[in-house]
Amino acid sequence: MATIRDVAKLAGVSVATVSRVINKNGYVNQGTEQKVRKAIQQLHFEPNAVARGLASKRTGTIAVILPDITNPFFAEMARAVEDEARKHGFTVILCNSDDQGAKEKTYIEVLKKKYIDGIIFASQTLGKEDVAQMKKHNIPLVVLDRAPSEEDCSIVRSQNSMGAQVAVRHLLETGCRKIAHIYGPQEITTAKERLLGYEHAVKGFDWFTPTLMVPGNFRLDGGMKAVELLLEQHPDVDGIFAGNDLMAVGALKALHRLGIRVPDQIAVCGFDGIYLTEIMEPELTTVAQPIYEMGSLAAEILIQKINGTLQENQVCELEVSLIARNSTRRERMK
Amino acid sequence: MATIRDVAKLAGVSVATVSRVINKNGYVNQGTEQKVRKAIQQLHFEPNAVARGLASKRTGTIAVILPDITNPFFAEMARAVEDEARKHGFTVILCNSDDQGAKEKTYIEVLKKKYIDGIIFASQTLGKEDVAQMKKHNIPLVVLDRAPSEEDCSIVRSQNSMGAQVAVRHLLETGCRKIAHIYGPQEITTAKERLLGYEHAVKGFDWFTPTLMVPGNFRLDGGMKAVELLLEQHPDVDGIFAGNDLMAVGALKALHRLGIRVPDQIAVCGFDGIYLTEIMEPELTTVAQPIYEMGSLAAEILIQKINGTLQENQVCELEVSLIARNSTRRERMK
DNA sequence: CTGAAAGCGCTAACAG
DNA sequence: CTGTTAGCGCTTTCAG
Repeated sequence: MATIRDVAKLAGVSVATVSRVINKNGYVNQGTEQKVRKAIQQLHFEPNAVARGLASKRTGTIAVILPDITNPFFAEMARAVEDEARKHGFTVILCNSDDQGAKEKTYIEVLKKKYIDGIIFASQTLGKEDVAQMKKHNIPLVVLDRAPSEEDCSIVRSQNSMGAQVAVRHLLETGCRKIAHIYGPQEITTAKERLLGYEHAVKGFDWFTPTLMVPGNFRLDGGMKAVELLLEQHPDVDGIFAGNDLMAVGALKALHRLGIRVPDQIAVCGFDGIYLTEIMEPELTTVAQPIYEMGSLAAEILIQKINGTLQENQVCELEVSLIARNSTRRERMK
Repeated sequence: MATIRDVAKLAGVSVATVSRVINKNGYVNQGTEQKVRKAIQQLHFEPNAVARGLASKRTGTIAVILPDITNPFFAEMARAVEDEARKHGFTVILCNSDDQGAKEKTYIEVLKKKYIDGIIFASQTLGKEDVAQMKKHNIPLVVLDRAPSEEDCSIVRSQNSMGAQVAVRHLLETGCRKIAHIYGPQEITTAKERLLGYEHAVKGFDWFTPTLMVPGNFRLDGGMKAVELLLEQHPDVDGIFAGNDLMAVGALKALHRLGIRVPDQIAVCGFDGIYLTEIMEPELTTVAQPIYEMGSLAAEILIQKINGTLQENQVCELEVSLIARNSTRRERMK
């Protein structure tokens, strides 16, 4: 555990000089630099990150706060964030919030104490106060996937309302004449936007009635329960657009248990594009977001902000794309 | 950003005293403690974790190194680790290694520099040198899921060989008379143990032949390819035991594409007990490990080691349990 | 281009 | 029970 002092001594220079060469800042004579590098090698010197953090207030660590890493959507995002972070020499702290404001706040407290360099927030919308506080403490923030566009921070999101409309249109095209929607928790922006998109797309049809919109929870079981509820009220539904893939998978499962054939009797379309959709039988049609790209873009923006390469807040809305698969491929279409 | 000095001044005591009350160590007079607490409140003082880390060499941070958070098995483990860590006031750094030794080593370097308090290793078996090095640097280590039992560190694992035998026996009981095995990468201990367990269970049968053991990669696509390969050589196979659930899912998928009915024509059994097995159609029989428990146990042991509550290395082998589902429920059994 | 020196904010002997 | 005082190992002015 050699220290910078040992290196300085061995190289016959001051610690300041050593610091300059390891940080590549300030002018250092070529010769001196060589001496220093040699000393570093000889002593197997590795700068101590904690000491560095204390002195510079930068720790090379970012945090990603998400609802639950067990959710494949967030796992993929987290993976992207970590990959991008590593590329830039940053390390990632994982925080599962379960969408509980309390946990989120606790984390933010802890992270501040740890001199975290920045935060990627993919959990429930954080309040304006939080954003303001982060800003005051001068800790960069980028919000991922779930954020109203008015917040004062960088945002990476995708076209939710539009995607929902695309989904509905697709279901109509495959021949559906009564399409229901399973929506996610309305505190979550994306869920709300998708619901709005659905409403917008269907409100002109005479078959539309508000009870075609049934609540879910963005989880598998929510999708299952929603289907049961839905079919009680509307046994004649022939298309379901779920607010996310997890619920679509749940719906598929429930339909299967009820002995209802997909897509013949009911077509199903999800939203997100997680890999699960490809695994299911039938494979699930979905409105795919570029999940990995969203994660790495968020990390990239964050790191640029940290490095000061980027000043203004970015608001990126990425494109979604419909991936048509067997869960909406009707007999008649073949 | 009040510092401990500000608090000391306001409370009219020394920084040492303040340090004592925030760390709850050493004796402090009740009255003084009250004064200090009051000062802390007034100033909204929050001890700086980095400074603390530098002075004490403990950062309240642990790392979990795993192959890929995108793999549901590891996501669940990571979740468990994080939950347990948070309970104890620790924070978790996420490291995806892709089972590449190089990445693992790089991480270990970085983590050392950051004064990480301990590491949970769920990635490819790390070499004895690594373990020794960790030990030298006095950084606690617990190896999760994938480790030979001879290493000099704490280990949390489950009964792989036994589980494999249970799987084979189960397949036999459901009426299979020619059972194949798709095994995982042999560098990975668990894969090897399961293969051995399979061999042990089947070697007495006259139908057994080595080509019934086909290689996979512990991933979905590996399971799919393995099935194709297998059926070319052994069209009469009527049972498949996959080395993990992901490959079992892949196998299911491939069989479905080939128009082979599961379980009627071929029964399939996986290993791990990830939630995916419940989602599939048919639901997948699997030898379940207590994944979450493994993660939290590992974290618990690690934290005890960090806190000095625990000295000796623990080697925990947890029980597996067969969960029989429709992928092995044969016609004849109904 | 280089060095001296003052911290960063806290912990932990050691003395009292 | 409490205060003094060294550091922890590095960064960063400020002179030179």
